[in-house]
Amino acid sequence: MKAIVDCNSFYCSCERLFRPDLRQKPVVVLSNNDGCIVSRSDEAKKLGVQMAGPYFEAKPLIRQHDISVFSSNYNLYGDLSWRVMETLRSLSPKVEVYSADEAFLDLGHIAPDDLYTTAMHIRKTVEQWTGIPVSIGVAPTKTLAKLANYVAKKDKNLSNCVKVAATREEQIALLQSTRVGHVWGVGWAYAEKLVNQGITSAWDLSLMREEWAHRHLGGVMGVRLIRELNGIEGREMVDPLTNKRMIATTRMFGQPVTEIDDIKEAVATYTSRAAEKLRRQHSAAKVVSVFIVSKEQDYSINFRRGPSMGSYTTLPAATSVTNELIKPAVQLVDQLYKKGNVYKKAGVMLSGLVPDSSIQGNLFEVPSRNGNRFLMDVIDNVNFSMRDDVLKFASSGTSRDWKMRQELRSKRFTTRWEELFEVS
DNA sequence: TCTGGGGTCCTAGGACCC
DNA sequence: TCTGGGGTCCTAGGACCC
Repeated sequence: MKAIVDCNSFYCSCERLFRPDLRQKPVVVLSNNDGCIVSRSDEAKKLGVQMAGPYFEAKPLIRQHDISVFSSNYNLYGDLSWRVMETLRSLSPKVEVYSADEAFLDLGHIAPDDLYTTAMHIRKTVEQWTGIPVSIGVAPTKTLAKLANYVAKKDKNLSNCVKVAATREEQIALLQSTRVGHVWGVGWAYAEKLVNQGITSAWDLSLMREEWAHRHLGGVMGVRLIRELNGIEGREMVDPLTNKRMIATTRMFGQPVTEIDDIKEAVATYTSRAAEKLRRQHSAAKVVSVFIVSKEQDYSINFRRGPSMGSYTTLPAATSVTNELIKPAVQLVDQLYKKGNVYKKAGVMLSGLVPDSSIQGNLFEVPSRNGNRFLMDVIDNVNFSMRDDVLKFASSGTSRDWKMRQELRSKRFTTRWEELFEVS
């Protein structure tokens, strides 16, 4: 059996933790740059605030109902996420952290009759130790567990935020009561296709043949999906030590940018950030990609899609040293930038990742490498202990016209001394 | 005019997730 | 006026190899 533990309205719950006056009140949290709404409390959902909708569109509704609004505070959410995951690790031998607010647990060692009490115990412990409310779905496969969790969340009073679907009868009831679009792995495009063919419930989908799924739902992924719905495992637990295969840092600018130097500063800064993530997982990158998005590019159709102005460089040898990555990244900006264009976004991606212990030596390389790695360690240590970019490369600049807007951010209560929560 | 079989690697792009 | 950021996996098709 697998469990999915999912924090309820995670970012909103984090904000409320330090604002008890906002319990039972409508709260929303905005994306970077205060662009759109990425988390809503139940109260805000009931008032009709749409997920991922633009902030400016929701503003009238927000004012009308006096909904509390926060810019995203990733220092706070990151720290609380870590606390939740540590709690789960103390409660279960096998935990796979799936995202900041979700984790899969292997409950294979729990007797079927004890699943519900175990899940309730986990839910209560997490809430008591961290202050974050969670919902839990339990079933033989990850996809069914997600489905159970979806149902548990829909009516929290009825379910106590826990839903166990251990028997086939329970699973069938679950499948029959859920629309196909809510199945994990069925997105917007597939849902439309399926409904057009008369496949409207998760149950309908589970009855489809594997050959059919292979043809219509993305090959082997579709086959796995059907199997998972029928209780046959197609997605196993992922080893928590698995490294990422790609690392990206991308941002909208706080305001449109026209000068190439500003873009280079932004790209250098993003590269530093990406390189830190790279070193944290002890990897080195062989490929550096950069993209810039101009203001004119139409976001209305494909606005979450990749950029159209991108290019990449393959390095002679994989590296995790920031300045060795910044240099090619900034050169790519020279290639991509067109004078006269107004830009609104840029991004850096590192791929071709290898373990940094296995970096191939280069015969012609200057022997400064060890010194560089040492320098990187020092920078990472200082920046981490200060929880800020105290040390950075000059190419990252100091002006930062392009820096993002965060006008409504709460304090970093748990990671900064000077912002600690005060009780008077 | 005739024109194999089998394989690998790479990239672009589509779909999905939170 | 104002629409996030960071990932995953898979497939098709081209280049290239023997």
